Amino acid sequence: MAPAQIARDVIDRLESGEFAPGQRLVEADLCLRYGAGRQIIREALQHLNAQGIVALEPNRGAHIVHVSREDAIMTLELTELLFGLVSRSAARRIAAGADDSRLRAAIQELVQASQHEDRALYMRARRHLFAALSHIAGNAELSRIMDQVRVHAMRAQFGFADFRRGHAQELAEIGRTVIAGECASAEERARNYVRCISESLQQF
Amino acid sequence: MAPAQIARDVIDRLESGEFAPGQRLVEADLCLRYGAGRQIIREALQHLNAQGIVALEPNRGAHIVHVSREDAIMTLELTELLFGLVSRSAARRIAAGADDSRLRAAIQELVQASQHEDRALYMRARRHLFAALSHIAGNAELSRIMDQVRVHAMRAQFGFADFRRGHAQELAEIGRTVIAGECASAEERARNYVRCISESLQQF
DNA sequence: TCAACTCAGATTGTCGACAATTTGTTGACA
DNA sequence: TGTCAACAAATTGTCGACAATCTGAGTTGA
Repeated sequence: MAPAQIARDVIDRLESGEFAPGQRLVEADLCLRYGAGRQIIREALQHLNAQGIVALEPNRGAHIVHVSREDAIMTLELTELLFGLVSRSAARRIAAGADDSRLRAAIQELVQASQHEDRALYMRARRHLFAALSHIAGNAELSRIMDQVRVHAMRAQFGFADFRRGHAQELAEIGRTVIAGECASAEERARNYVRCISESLQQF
Repeated sequence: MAPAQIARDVIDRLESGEFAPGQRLVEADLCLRYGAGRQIIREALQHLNAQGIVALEPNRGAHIVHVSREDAIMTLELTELLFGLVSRSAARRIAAGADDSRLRAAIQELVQASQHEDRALYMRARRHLFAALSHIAGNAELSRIMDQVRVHAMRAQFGFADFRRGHAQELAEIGRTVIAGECASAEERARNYVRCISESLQQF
C-alpha cells in the first residue's frame, strides 16, 4: 500500500470516527495494520502532517490534532473564500472554452446520489464535484489547497451538516452556473452556500 | 541539518536563482551538498512536494515545478483573499484583547529594514510581519496555508515587485490598522495592497 | 511524604545495503 | 540506414539493524 493511500485511509477512518482527535499514531501499529514497512508509514505520516491533520513531535511521534470551535469557524471562512474563488475561476475558464464534461458528470453523479439516503455516496459525489471545479480552474496550487481545506472543513462537521440539510440541489445549481460561465454569479452562489451551512453549524 | 531546514534552504536558493524551474533534484547530490543521509533528503523533498514546489514522480525523482503566467495570476488572487482574511481575523482578535507585541516588533523591523536598500533584510522583515499576523489570527491551518501561498507568491515575483515599488510604508500602515482593531479597514487595505502589486506585475 | 535519581521498556531517528525501476548505449540484423 | 533487443549505468524504493531519545515505574535518601 502506497503512502498516499494510507494517508487517505487514515483520513477516512478519522471522518468515520474510528480515529479520534488526540489519538497517538504509533508507527509500529500502523505497520501491522497496513502491512507496510516503517519507511512507508513515515511518509504517510509526513503527508498527513503537511496537511495539518496530525502533529509530528520530534522523538515523540504523531498524534491527531484537535479542532477547536474557533478553528472550525475560521476554516469555514476560508472555505467560503476558496470555494468562491474556485467557482469563479472555473466559470471564467469555461466561458473561455474549457472542457466541462467532467463537471457535467460530477453534477449528474451528485443528483443521483442525493436521491438515495447514502451519506458515503453523497460525500464521494460531492468530492468529485469539488475536484472537477478545481481541475477546471486549472491551478495546481489552488487544487492542492482546496483539498487540504476540504478535509479540515469535513472535520468541522461541514459535510455532515450539508448532508442533513439536503443542499445537493443548490450544489448542483452552482455547478450549472459555472457551466453557464457566469463568473460573478457562480462566486456569489458558492460563497452563499458555504455561509448557509456555516450558520446552521454555529447554531449549536 | 534537519529536513525542514533543508527544504527552507532549497526555497531560498530557488528564490535567489541558484535553482531553476524544471531542474532535477537528485537525492545523492543533495546528500553531498547538505552532508545528510538520503532519509533526511527524502523527507525534505516530500516537504517541498507537499508545498507544491517540487514534483515527485515515482522512480523518476524530483524536479522543481514550473510556474506559468496563469499560475502566477491565480496565486496572486489567492494571496489577495488570504492576506485579507488574515488581516481581518488578526484585527478582530486584537480588538478582543489579543497580544499585539509581536506585530509591533515586526512593524518596527520592517520600517527599519526599508530604510536600508537591502533586499534580503526587507524580505525577512516582511516574512516576520506575515508570520505575526498569522500568529495573531490564531488558526494553525490558516497559518500553514498562508506560508505555502507566500512561497508561491514569491515565485511569481511578488516580493521582488514589492521591494522595487517601495511598499514598506503601506505594509506598515496595514499592520497599524490591524493593531487598531479595525477589521473591515484592515481587510480592505490588505487586499488593495496585494492588488496593486499584482497589477504592476501584470504590466509586463 | 516527597523530590530527585536510575534504569528498563517503548518509540522514534538514521544509516547502510540491496532490490526495483528507469534511461541511455551498444551492437546485431533485416 | 533504421529498428529492436540486451545490457550497463544511474537513480529511486524498501528493508533490517542499531543508535538516540523519551516515558514511566521503582528506588533511595532527606
